[in-house]
Amino acid sequence: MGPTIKDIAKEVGVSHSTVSRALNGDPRISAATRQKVLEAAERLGYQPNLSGRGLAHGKVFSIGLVIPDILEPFFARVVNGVSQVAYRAGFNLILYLTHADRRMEMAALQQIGHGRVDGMIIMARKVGRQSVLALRRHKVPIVLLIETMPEAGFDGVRVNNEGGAMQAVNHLLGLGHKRIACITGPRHASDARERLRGYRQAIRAAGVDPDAEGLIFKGNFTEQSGAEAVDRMIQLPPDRRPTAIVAMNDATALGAMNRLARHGIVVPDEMAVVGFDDMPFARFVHPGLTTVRQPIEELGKAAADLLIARIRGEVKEYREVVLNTQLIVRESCGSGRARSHPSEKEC
Amino acid sequence: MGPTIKDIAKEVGVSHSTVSRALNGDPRISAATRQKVLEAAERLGYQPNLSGRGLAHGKVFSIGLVIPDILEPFFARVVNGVSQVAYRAGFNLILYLTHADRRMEMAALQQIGHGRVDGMIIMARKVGRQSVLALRRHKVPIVLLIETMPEAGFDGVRVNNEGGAMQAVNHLLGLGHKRIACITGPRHASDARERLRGYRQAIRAAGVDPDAEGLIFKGNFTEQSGAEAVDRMIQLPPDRRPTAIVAMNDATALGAMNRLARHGIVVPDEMAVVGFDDMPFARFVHPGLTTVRQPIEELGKAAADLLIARIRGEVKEYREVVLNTQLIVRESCGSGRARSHPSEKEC
DNA sequence: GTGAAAGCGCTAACAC
DNA sequence: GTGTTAGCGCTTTCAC
Repeated sequence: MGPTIKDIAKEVGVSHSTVSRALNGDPRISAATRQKVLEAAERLGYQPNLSGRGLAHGKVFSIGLVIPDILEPFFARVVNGVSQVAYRAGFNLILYLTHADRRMEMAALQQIGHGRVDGMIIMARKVGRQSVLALRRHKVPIVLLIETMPEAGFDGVRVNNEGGAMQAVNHLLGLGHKRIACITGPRHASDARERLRGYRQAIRAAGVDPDAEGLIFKGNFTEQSGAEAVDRMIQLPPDRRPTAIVAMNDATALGAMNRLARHGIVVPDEMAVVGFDDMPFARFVHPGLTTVRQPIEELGKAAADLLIARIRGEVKEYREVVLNTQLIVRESCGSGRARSHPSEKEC
Repeated sequence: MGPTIKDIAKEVGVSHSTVSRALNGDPRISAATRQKVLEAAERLGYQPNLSGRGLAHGKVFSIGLVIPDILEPFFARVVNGVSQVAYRAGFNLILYLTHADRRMEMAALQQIGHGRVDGMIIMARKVGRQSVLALRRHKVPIVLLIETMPEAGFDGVRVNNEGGAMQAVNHLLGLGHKRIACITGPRHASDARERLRGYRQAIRAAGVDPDAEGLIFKGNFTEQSGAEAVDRMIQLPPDRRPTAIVAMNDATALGAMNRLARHGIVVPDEMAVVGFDDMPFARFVHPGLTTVRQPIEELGKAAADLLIARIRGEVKEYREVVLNTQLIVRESCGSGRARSHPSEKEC
C-alpha cells in the first residue's frame, strides 16, 4: 500500500487528523499547515485509500450499472452516457452484465448489500419484481432505466414512446397522408404498447378510427414480421390500402421496405415508411429511413444524474424522468418540399 | 448499513471473531457454532461489507478495465470476455472509458493507487509509456492487452498477427496463387507491422521476394486506401499483376473489393481477396470475405485469467500470452473444391 | 487551529 | 474451540 495520512503527518510533524482535515479542505486549518500538508502529500505521492474512506463515512464513490448485454449497441451507448456523468462526478462505474440470466441478475443486485456501490442503475428487460422490491430495505438509491416501476416507488428514467409515435404520425399527416397503417411490436413489451397508444391517439385526433379502418397490423419487432404485414396490406382493395406505414421499430420498418421493393412498390412515392429507434442502418438503407430517435446516451446521463443527486441527498422525493424522442426525417416518407440537404433533418 | 458480524455475534452469543471465522470456513470452529452463526446470518440477511474486508486484508475483489471506447464492437467484446471470467472468480469489474483522452487515461490509472482495484487490464492504443511505467511502483498487477510492452516487463496478452497473415498467404498459395499482393496498414500500428512481417515471411518461404516483385502496396487500414491500392495494381502489365490480395484489415479489403467491382474485375475468379479481423460486415458483403479472425472474447478472458492468477499470487514471473487467429474461409478467394456448405468454414 | 481518541466492519495474531 | 485485542486508513467528535 502507498503512503497514508500517517506518513504525511510524520513528515510534516502534525497529527493525522490535521492532515485529514487539511486534505479535505476544513476551513479551520491554517493556510501554512495546509500548504505544508499538501506539499508533503504531493511529494510522497499520496493517494487516499478508498476502502478506508468508505468505511469511515459509508460512501464508496462507485455506482453500479446492470445491463443485459454490452454487445448490443443500445446498451453500449447507455454505458457511455452513464460513464461520462459518473466520472465527472468522481464516481467509479461498476458494470454488471447479466446476459439476461436471472442468477446473474440476482448476484448483481446483491452487490448493493455488500456496500460495494453507493447506488445502482438497473436496466433489465424484465427484472424480477421480487428481487428488485427486496432491494428497498437497503436504503441504497436505485434508478430503473427504460422499464420503470413507478407503482413501486422506484426512481426511473424512460423514453416518451407515446410522444414518439405521435411525432411519426403527425409528420405523415402533415404530408397529406390519410390512411396511415401501423405495424405493432410484441404485446409483452411495454415500449411497444406505449408506442401503439401514441399511434392510436394521434390517428384518432385526426378523426380516423384506426381499428375500424383495419389500419393496425400485428408485428413483433422483427424484419420478418414487417414483411408479413406488407403481404397482408397489399391484398387489400386499393381504396382500403394504406399510403403510409408507421413501424414500431426500425427492424420492422426494414423488413417492410424490403418486401415493398420486392412487390415493386416504390418508397416513398407509393408508400411512405417511418421507423422507430434510429438504428445505425437506418441511415444506410435506400431510401434513408425516416425514424424516431431515442436519446440513448441522454438516457444514461439522466439516470446517472438522478442517481448521483439521490446519493448526495439533493433529491429526496420520488422522481421519474421522461425524455422526448426526436423525429429524424430522411427520404422514406417523401416530402412536398424540395429536399434542401442531401439526407437528413431534425424536427 | 446492514447487519454486521457484531450483530450476528450478539444474536448467537459468541464473539465477533468467532463469527468471522465461522463465515470464512475456519476449520477450528465447531460444527454446532458454525451452524448457529450461519443461521443467524441468514436470518438477519447479513452481507459482508467489502470496504471493511478490503481494509483488513488489502483486497477489494475488483479488477479495472481500461478501454478507449465501448461503442466499438471490438472493445465491447473484450469487455464481455473479461466480465465473464471476473464474475466467475468473484471479482467486480470496474470500467474506465478513456475516449482516447490522455487525461482520462491518467485518471483511470490513478485508481490503482486508490486501492480501488486489485489489478488492472489496460487496452489503450498508445498508452503513455511514462504513465504506465509509473504504475509499477504500486505492486498492483497489470496486464496489457493487444499493445504489450514486454521490454518493460509488463504481463501482456496479444494476438499472433504474424501467424494470422501467414495463414492468409498460405491459404492462397494452397489455391495455386503465385502473385499474392499485400495492402499494408499504417506503419505506426504495431499489429499492422506484425501482419506485414508474417506476410513477407510466408511469401518468401514460397520462394518469392515480395519487395522485388512489387507486391507490397501501401495502405492505412481505410476503405479508401484499399481502393487506391487496387487502382495502382490494375495499371500494371498483366504479367506483373497480382492474382490475389491480402489486405491487412477488413476495411481495406472491402475498399479493394468495391473498387475491383467497379473496374469489372470479378472476385474471386479474376482476383482473390482476403481480409483481417472478421468484422461483422465480412459475412454480409458479396462475395463473403475470407478473413483472419481475431479471438476477441478469448483475449479478454485470457487477460482476466492472467490478471486474477497474478492477484492470487498463483503466477509470479512475467508472462505473455499470445493467441492464435483463425482463418474464416468464405467466397472471396475462390476454391478448387466444390463448396459443400453455403457460406463459411474454419481452418 | 490542532491533538487525542473513538469508531466504521473486518481479519488475524495471540491468548487460554 | 473461542475470546481478546490490535490494526487496516480514514473521518469526526470532543477537548483544549
